[in-house]
Amino acid sequence: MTPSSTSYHHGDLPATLVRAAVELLEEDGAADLSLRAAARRAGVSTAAPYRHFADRDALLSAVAAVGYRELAEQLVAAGPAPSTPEDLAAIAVAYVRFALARPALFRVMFADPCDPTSPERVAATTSIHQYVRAIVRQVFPDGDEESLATAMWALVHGLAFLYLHGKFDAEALEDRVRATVFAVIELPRPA
Amino acid sequence: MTPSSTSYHHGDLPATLVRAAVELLEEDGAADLSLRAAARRAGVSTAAPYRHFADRDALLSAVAAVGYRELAEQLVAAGPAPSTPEDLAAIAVAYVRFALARPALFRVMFADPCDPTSPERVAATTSIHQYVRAIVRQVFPDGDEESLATAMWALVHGLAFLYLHGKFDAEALEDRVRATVFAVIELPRPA
DNA sequence: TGTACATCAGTGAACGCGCGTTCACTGATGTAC
DNA sequence: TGTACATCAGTGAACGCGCGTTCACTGATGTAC
Repeated sequence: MTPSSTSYHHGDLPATLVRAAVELLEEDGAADLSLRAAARRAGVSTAAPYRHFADRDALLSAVAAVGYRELAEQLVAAGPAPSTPEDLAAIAVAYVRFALARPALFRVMFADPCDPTSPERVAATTSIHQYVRAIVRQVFPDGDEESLATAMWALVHGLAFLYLHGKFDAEALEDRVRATVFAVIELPRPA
Repeated sequence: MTPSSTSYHHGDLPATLVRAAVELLEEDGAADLSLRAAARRAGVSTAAPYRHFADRDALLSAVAAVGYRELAEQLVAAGPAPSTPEDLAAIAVAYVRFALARPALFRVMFADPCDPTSPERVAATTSIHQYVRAIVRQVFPDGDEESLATAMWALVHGLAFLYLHGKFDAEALEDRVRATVFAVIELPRPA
C-alpha cells in the first residue's frame, strides 16, 4: 500500500475518519459530531465517508468502539492484576478519569440514545461486564459475583456521570472516588 | 386572568411551553428537542418563546427543573419515611424506573453537556444529594454520611444509565436493582 | 511484458430540511387622570 | 366612568447555517489474458 499523501485513493480512510471524529469530540467537547465535520478534518469530500459507513450512526458506532477499547486499556493500565480493594479503587479512579478526560467520547459511548442491539455495543458492554466480574471475583471471592459486578460498574459509572454533570469538583477526584468506593466496602450494619 | 382559549395573549405561555417540551421529549424519545417544536406544540409562533426564554438552553433548563421535581416526587412516593435497607431498595427501584419511563427527560436532566453553574441545576442536584444523605442517615446511622450518600446516588444513577443504554433487560428491573443494592449492603469481607 | 477492462474509492454539486435567532410589527391589557 | 397612552405578549417573515444524504461522474488500481 504505502499510499502517498497526494494519492487519489486515501489508503485507509475508514480509520482516518474515525480518528478525525474522535479528535473532534475531544476538541469541541460537545457531542454534536457530524459526518461532514469528520470528512472535512480527514481532508476528504462530503460524500466520501459513505464509501465506508452506511450512515452517521455507523460512524458513531465505530467511534464508540474505539472508546470502549481505550477505556479498557486505561483500566488495565490502572490495575493489571487487581486483587485488593486498593486495586479496585485505583481502577474506579481510572474509569472516572477517563470520562472526565474525554467527556464527549464518553457520552457517545454511554449517553447517546442508540440501538442497544448493535453487535458492536453489545460486545463492548458485555466485555466490560466480564472484566468487572473478573475483578470482583478476585477481590470478593465470597460475594454474589453477578450482582456485585453490576453494583461496582454502576457505582463507577454513576460517579462518572455525576462528575461529568459538574456535581463534584474534579480537583479532588481521586480522593473522592476512593472514599466512595471504600465507604461501600466498609459499609456498617444498617440501623 | 382566566384567558379564553382564543385570546391573543396566551395567559401562561412559559408553563405551556415547558409542558409541551416535556411531552415532546417523552413522545419522541430522542433528546433532540427544539424551541420551534415546542412552540408549534404550544400553538404559538416561532418567535413567541423568546418573550419568556432567553434561548434554547433556558427552556431546556426549565424542562430539567420540572424533571428534577418529578423525580423527587417519585422517590418520596416510593419511600415516604425510609429507614431500612428495604426502603432504600424501593427508592432505588423508583429512581431507575423514572429513568426508563422518561429516558429523554432523564438525559436532559443528567446527560446533556450543560452549564454546571446554572443555579437551577446546582440547586436541583444539591437537593437530591441532601435527600440521599437524609436517607443514608436513617438507614446507616454509623456510616460516613457524605461518602455513603455519594455512593448510593452514584449506584442508582449508574444503574439508571446502564439500563437506559440497554445493558440490562427492563423486564427484571425491580429484582435486579434490589439484588444490586443488597449485594452492596451485604458485601462480604474482601479476600 | 503489455494491454483491456472491471472494480474500487474518491469528487463536487445539489437536494431538502429544520434549526436558532432577529426584526419590525400589531393586537391586547391595564393604569393614570 | 371614560379615555389616552405606555407596556406587554404575541405575529409572521426572513436571515444564514450546517446538516445527512444522493447522484452522476472520474481517476486509480489490480487482474486476466
